[in-house]
Amino acid sequence: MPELPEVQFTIENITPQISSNTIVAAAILHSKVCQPEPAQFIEILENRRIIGLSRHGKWIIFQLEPPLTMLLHLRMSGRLFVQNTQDVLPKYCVAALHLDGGHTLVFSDMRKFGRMLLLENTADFLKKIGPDALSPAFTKEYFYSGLKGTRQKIKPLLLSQRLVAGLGNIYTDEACFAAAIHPAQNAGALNTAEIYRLYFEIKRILQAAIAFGGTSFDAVWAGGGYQKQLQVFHRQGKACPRCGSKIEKIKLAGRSTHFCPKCQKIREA
DNA sequence: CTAAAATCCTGGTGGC
DNA sequence: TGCCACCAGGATTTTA
Repeated sequence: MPELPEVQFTIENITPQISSNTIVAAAILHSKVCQPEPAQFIEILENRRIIGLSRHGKWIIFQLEPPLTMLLHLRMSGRLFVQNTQDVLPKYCVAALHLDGGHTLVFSDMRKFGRMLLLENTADFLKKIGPDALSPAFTKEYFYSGLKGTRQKIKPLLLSQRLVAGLGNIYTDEACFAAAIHPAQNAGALNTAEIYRLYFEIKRILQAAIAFGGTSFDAVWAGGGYQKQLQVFHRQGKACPRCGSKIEKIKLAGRSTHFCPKCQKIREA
């Protein structure tokens, strides 16, 4: 499941191949993948030039010319890559943007959760979620004030994208472990040292994962090598790298959650 | 207001 | 080996 590092890696991979190219035709193979509906979506995209790509959390932002923004979310199993226009589209292709110069941007998505949006006001849309975890807007003072006063558990809060955008199940577990905080800890009860520690570890882990090209697992994401760096995720029953205790796996807010029962303990306010 | 549960989707898996 | 129920998981929607 692509999270911020995998999305960043995707952007860095495809940008040189598609930037400043023009969309000459588009094909939608799964009608629910786009908004508005396919015919209108295709008509709006045709003859637009791609100026550049950026990111907000897990959203990929396509800057187009004449001025227009397209948002794309990979969700669970989405992948974006470039192939030659003459090549046959892959099995799970849900959308294809054919570019001048003989390249095609392929949106592949086995589970069909991914989405592409054309919105009147993308800035307003992105304001509904928190700042990107690696953007200058995500400061430790902001993080501190966002945690104080909440009654939510820290992991569901980090997953919600409401406070900060970009963390998913993998990196939330990894950041909580690195900061020695229990995922079910009441976020409002965290002290200043814990909050700053978690803030620092979130940024450090995301940046390290980007450097490794993201985390690969299943056949869904064949990106990078960060899975060798994972301390707790999918390591239930194995030894904690810090203390040797057995890593536990529990369900928290419907999500599988991995942690060390000795290093990460729940603390009352 | 918060929070949990259902929803979408399909390949992989565990049980029998 | 074959069948099938169930699981994973991000974000939105619905229900409590």
